[in-house]
Amino acid sequence: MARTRDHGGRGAGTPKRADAERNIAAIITAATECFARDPDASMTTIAKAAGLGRVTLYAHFPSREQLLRTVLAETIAESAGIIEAASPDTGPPAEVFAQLIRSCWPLLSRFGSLHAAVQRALPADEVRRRHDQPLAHVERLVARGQAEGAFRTDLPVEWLVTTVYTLLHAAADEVAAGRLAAESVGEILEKTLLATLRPA
Amino acid sequence: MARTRDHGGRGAGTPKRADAERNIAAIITAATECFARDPDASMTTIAKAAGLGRVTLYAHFPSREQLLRTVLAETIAESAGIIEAASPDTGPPAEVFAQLIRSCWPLLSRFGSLHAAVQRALPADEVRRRHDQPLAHVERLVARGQAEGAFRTDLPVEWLVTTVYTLLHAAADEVAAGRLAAESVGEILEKTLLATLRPA
DNA sequence: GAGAAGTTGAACAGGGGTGTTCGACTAATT
DNA sequence: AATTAGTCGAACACCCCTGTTCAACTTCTC
Repeated sequence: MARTRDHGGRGAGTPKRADAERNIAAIITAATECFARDPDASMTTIAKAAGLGRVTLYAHFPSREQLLRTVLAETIAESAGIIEAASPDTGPPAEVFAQLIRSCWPLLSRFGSLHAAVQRALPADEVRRRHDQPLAHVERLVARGQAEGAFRTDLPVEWLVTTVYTLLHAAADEVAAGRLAAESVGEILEKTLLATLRPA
Repeated sequence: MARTRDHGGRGAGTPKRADAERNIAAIITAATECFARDPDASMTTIAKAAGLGRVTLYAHFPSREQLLRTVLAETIAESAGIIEAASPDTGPPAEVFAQLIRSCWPLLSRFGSLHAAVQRALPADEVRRRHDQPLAHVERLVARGQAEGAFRTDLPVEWLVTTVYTLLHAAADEVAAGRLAAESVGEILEKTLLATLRPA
């Protein structure tokens, strides 16, 4: 049922009507906000937030799960863009990495409880797999850092990437919970992760 | 398991019958296993696993949520015991910490998807709050390390504790997902966390 | 052994979300 | 203007799980 295509221009499969296209965008926006606010947001809530009927929702997304997947894909793509832009293949790895963290964590924190929503409705391994694309950039940077002697090599790259991924999300959660001031997170994350990556 | 009294704790008022006490224990055991296997385990499944009727389950636990809370409390208490035993108030902080990690992560990994179950059914802030007790021991150790100059002081203790908590769970997840070999985790966690704690 | 405490299956009430269908309506495309 | 795609509300059929009640039955306890 690959009927719903596509938001972002590409994929000119079946030409959609302008209002449909507009509504799909509205749904994704509304859903993102709803999930960010409440991990258990229902289709009814989302439809209302988008200013549409629930039926229209189902006309575009066959299930809540699919909608959630789309939202996740959208936000991950956004992150991936930022990460890619901030991780060139040249320059001192540590500094590049620091910049990378600082530029991408605000995005994460803006998504609020979306991550929780995803964790609740989707199997853990799928969630992780969907992060592969942006994490690949991180992995490349880390690997380069290792090769250049800037990062430690006594830990597997995959684990270091997992550490980055995990702590980034953890920091966002801490901010959401009010246990961490938003303006201090950049520095804290940078220090923490660079310490993890630095050679012993 | 210090499960002599009723789990309400409210007075020893009405002593429970032996078989009831036995069944409660069976329920908690079964529930722990079920949740470790499937984060969405239903009451029916758990009852069957405990070899009891579903009604009996509700006779002892008013709701699935309460049962989950009890299971969580039980496992956290177990962890807390291990952590406490492994974090004396004397000795080189780094070494004590290393030992602490090595002794408590296997437990975490044994709980499998219980953590996921908890995250799905309970609000995030409650989950975190319920970890306060064991984390307090970690916090004390970290604080001592800072005071003795063994650990870095340019990051808040709370964040360092969060880092420990988060990476411990992350490592368990990685093992469960088959992305990390169980036997290597101890070393990896130790290296990672000590690097995070070490002064710059 | 008697009576209380506990267990059991079946059966029900119920909710709350999900996903679907309908016919009527409205807006876009040509 | 005609055609077509899209929208809407309401109502439906769930469907699975939750939580409850019942009357019989079993096991403990004294």
